[in-house]
Amino acid sequence: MSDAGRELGKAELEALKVLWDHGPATVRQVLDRLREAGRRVAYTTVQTFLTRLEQKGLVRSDKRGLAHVFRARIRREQVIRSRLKELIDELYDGAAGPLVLQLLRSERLTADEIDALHELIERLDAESSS
Amino acid sequence: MSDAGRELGKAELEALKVLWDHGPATVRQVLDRLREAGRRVAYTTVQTFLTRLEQKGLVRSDKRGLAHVFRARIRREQVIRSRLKELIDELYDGAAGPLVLQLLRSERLTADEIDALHELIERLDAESSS
DNA sequence: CTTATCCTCCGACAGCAGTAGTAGGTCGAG
DNA sequence: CTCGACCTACTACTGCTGTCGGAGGATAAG
Repeated sequence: MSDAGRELGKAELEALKVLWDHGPATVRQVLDRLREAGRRVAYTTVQTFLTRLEQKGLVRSDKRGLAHVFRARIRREQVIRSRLKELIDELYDGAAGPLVLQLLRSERLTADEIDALHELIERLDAESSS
Repeated sequence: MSDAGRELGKAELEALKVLWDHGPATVRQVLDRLREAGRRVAYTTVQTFLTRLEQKGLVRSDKRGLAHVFRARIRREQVIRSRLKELIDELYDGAAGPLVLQLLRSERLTADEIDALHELIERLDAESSS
């Protein structure tokens, strides 16, 4: 159930991301967004991505009208989650800690994010001491 | 330089992980470890992984003696780092924060890890306020 | 009605990763 | 010397992913 994320290529993910970022869209709209982002790819290529995503159950299409409208059926968080889980399992035998520390060490966070972290940590503290 | 991690399949990574976990090893030794971990795969398959890793520059082999001894040329942290960067770029346009929060929310950490987090957070606080 | 545009459907092809078989070399035991 | 156990090198096949092109249907404009 939770591996909903792998079996997802890099380019397919780009298309899915457009749906997350901008909501339901047609092939052409997704193509335009990708082009805006500097991606050079053919119309039919994008179409292939979307239909393959649909076959994988990660996207649903609305066949009303001339052009199909695609919308994501999976949330970004689910993909992140399974990707992270995979990474953790593959590289650290399931121990999440080292990964978190690595991530914190190597990435800059905004003040807001750090605040959110404070809160989370406190909650974790409370849990682990109860 | 920093994409040293993608262009690395799941199975190849498994072999690399054996080298990280147990140090330099021959094809047979890697095979045995994988078998112990429940992986059912042929000798020559493992050999292929190792030679491909070598071609990619991620592993180096010592050709003295009958059997070649392979050792990792890349550290686990580098792979993690590039994988995470990829994930962050692909899914959050480079903003690491949401990923960290997601990770913290979904994974249980040990008390020691939480301690380490405290320290890191404090350091981050200091940096961002200076 | 004809034409330019869009759109979908289908087929194709290349490259990489996973997987493995075979040929042929080497080395130690009998 | 010969056999069996190993090892490497080479070759190959399959499935998935990235990437398109062309055929043929609808539609809006002249």
